[in-house]
Amino acid sequence: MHDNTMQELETRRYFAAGLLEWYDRNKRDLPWRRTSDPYHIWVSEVMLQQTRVDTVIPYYFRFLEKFPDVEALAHAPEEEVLKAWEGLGYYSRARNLQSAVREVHERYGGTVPDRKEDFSSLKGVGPYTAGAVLSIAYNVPEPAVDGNVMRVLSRFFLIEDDIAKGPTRVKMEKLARELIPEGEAGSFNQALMELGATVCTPRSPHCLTCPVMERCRGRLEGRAEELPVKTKAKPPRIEARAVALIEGSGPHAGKLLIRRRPRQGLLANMWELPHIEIERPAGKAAAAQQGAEMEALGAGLAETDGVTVLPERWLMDAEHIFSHIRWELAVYRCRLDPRFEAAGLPPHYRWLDAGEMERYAFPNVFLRILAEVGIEQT
DNA sequence: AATGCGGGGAT
DNA sequence: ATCCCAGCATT
Repeated sequence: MHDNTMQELETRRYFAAGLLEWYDRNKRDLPWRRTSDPYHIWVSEVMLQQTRVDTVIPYYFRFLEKFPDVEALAHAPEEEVLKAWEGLGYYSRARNLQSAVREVHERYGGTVPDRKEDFSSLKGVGPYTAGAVLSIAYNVPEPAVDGNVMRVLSRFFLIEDDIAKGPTRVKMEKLARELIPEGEAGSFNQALMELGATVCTPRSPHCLTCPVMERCRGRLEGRAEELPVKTKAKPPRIEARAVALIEGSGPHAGKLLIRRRPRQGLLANMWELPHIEIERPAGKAAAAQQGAEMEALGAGLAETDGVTVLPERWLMDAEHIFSHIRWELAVYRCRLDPRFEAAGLPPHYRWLDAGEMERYAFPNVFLRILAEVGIEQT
């Protein structure tokens, strides 16, 4: 595999040249391919971590409209950045990006550094993002190995190492680095990813339209579809939760009670409807279960937040699947205890007016629930 | 090396 | 229902 015989070197040149020529003719017209601004390219690469192109495109435009340059993002309130990221997921990406951009603003005078040691040291910039931004923005000959690239390389060179393992990525990076044609780092890295995204797909790869099919060992040996080898992740754990939809009265009529999540951990700093984790035994009658859950919800919110509510009736169920947790939510309409209302709310609680949705960033699952009860952002 | 961290589209 | 996506940070 790593013997640099003349045959192997020739195959590598064939691979790189074939990919470059194909990319030049077939590349998609993507927004971040119409700019040479390193900051814009950087934003696109962070958004594209674990996220599909079609999902990213609208976020990319909105984000850069709000924060068009390093200066703008560096000076923005974190809440606005989080709101601009709302729905994209992995919210630490947004926080890390802003932190990194602030460092670029202060330490590098607003110019995205073009040296690997400098750029890689920034928050949220790992091996992939460093290689992608440096090669695409500055044509620095660094590899950019993501899931697409590992799939393409594992098939073409018939590499059977488990791509879920750390050392495999290092091995792929070494190979990818050696494949980069002189002066073509940006185009070559994008060509590799583009092939993985559009031709060398996880299932049913389109081998017959592949520019390098003639020497693809995976295809020639009939094993393209079984590559790459990857250990499968364990299923998410289930968490049952009871959610309180609390409508205000008097001065708070028409508003809903929301709370902010802790600054660390899952969905950090985002807003949500108050809820608690509950036991949900299987096989219990729905009515009895709902009664038990309403009682637990009242007691739970009193205990955890000191907020006293009176659950009245079941409203809807909702489900949300993270990569590691599966939330099964039951939403209950509640009244706030009038004696409590006079006492005042805990500091992380707010009354939400339907007209000020733009001030609070919610995880998608709560946006869906709010839409269901008639509160949507315009 | 293993785990935490969102959300959605393709099959 | 399953896979996996232009991954990174923390432990």
